[in-house]
Amino acid sequence: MLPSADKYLANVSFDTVIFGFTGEELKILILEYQNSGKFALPGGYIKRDQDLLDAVKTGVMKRTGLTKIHLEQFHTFGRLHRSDPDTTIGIGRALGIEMPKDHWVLDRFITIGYYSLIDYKQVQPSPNRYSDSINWYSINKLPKLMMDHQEIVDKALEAIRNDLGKKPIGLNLLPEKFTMKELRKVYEAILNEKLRRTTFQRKILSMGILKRHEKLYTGAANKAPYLYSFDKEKAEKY
Amino acid sequence: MLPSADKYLANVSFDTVIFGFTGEELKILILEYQNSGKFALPGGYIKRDQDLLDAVKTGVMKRTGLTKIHLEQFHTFGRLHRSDPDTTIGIGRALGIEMPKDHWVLDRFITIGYYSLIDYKQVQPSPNRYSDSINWYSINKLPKLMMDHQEIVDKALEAIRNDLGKKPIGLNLLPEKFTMKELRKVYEAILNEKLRRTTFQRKILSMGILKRHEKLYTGAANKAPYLYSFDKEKAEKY
DNA sequence: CTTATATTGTATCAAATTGCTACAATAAAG
DNA sequence: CTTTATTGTAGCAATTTGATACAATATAAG
Repeated sequence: MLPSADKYLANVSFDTVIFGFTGEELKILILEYQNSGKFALPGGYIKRDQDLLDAVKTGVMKRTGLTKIHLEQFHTFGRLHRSDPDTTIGIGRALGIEMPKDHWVLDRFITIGYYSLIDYKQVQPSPNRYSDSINWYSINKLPKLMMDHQEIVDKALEAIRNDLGKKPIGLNLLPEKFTMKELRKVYEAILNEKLRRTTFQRKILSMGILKRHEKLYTGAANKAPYLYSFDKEKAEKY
Repeated sequence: MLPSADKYLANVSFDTVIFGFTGEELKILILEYQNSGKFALPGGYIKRDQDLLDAVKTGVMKRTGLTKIHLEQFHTFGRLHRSDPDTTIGIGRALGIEMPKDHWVLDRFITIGYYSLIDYKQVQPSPNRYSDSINWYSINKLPKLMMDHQEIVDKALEAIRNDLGKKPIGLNLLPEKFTMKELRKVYEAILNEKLRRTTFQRKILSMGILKRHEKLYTGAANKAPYLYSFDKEKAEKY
C-alpha cells in the first residue's frame, strides 16, 4: 500500500500547480485527502529509473487524463521544516494506514515545483488512491493548503507572470480556436489587471503569431468576433 | 574522509555558478580535481538539519571567503543519467580514496542550481580538500566540464540575462562605487552585446536607483567620469 | 601656455511604440 | 428599419528609444 523505499529517490519530491482557465478565472487543481480534510497540490515521488520530467509528466497525466502536457519548472523548495511528518501521519491514519516512524515518506523532502497549463474543458480530474476529491479552485479563493503549498502556488503565479511575455502561455490554456477577447481575458487573469482592449489587440496581432479563421456567431446581438489560433512555428520564439 | 550517510540528505545536491566581473569579462569559478584533471562547478550536499539555502551559502562562503553572498536559484536538474558514478569513483581514486560500490555519493543525484554574484576583486578563491585548484574562467573559454555542468552554466547565463532587468545585478558584481562605463560593461558582458552608450546612461539614470559621487581621476587624458553607487532602498524594486 | 586628443555628459530631433479616443461595421432583437 | 452591444481598426497625442551632435573636460604634447 505504501510506496516502497527501494523504488523511489529519497528526500526529493515534486509538486505541480495545474492551471486551467474557465473563460473568466484562473483555476488550479487541488486534492483533498479522505477524512482528514487536508488540501494539497498534486505531487509525487521520483522513481529511481525515471527522469524527473517524466515523473512529473506522468503525475499530471494521471490527474488530468491528458497526454500532451505543457510543463515549466519554476522553483525548488528546500526549507528545513517545510515537510511535516505529522501531517503525513495524519493523512495516513485517516485512511487507515499506520506508518512506521522511520518510514521514508516521513523523512525530510525537498520538493521541485512545476506549473502546467491545460485546456480546462478537456479535463476530467481524477483523484488518486489516497484522496477522495480533486477539484478546481479559483486562485483567489483557495482553501487553506497544507505545509508550504500556498507558498508554492504563490511562486508559480510569479513565474507564470514572468513567462507571459516570453512563452506562448495562451496556447496551452485555450482550446485550438479562440476569440481575441478570450485571449485577453487569459492575460488579464494571469496579470490580475485590466488591459486596454485596442492596445492588446494591436500588440498581439503585430507579433504575427496568430492565424485568423472564420467568425464565431454566438447568437449575441452584436458584431461576431473572429476566431484565431496560434501559428505554432512562429509562436515558438515567444 | 568521505562524507557520512546519516549526516546528509540522499539523492540531492547543489551546484553554484559563481560570477565575477573583471572590468571586461564575465568569469566563473571552476574547480579542478587533483590528478584526475576533471573540471567541475563548486557544489555540495545538504545536511539533514540545514536549510537548502544555508547549505549553498556556506558552500559559496568557503570557496570565496566572502560572508555576504547574493544567491539566486535558477533551475533543478533531474535527468536520469546526469550523475555519473564512474566520474566520482575516478576522482576519488586519483585522490587515493577507494569508494565502496554502494556508497551514497555514487547514487543518483538531482542537483539544484544557484548562481551567485560577487565582487571579483574581493575574492580569494580557495580549493576544497578534494580539489587542487579553483580558478576564474571566462564564460567564453571554459574547459570541458564534467557531467552536465556545462548545461548548468548555460542555464545560469539564461537566468541572469532574464533577471537583468528585474534585479539589481550590477550591485553585486561591482565594488561600492563604479563608473557608468563599468556598469555598462557589466550589462554588455551579461547580454553578450554592445549597448548604446547614451541610451544606456539615460535609461539607467531615469530609474533613479543611482547616487552620484565625486569624479574619478584615472590619469587618462580625457574628461573624468563620475562615480556612482546604488541607492539600495530604491534598487530593491528593480 | 596653447593645442591636440580621447572620453564623458547631455541636448536634440527622428523613429518607433504605446495610450487613448473615435468611429464604422456588424449580428441579432425589438 | 431602428436600436444595442461588441468588434476591428484608424488616427493622433504622449512617451520611449535610436542616432547624432556637441560642449565640457583631464591630461599629454608641443
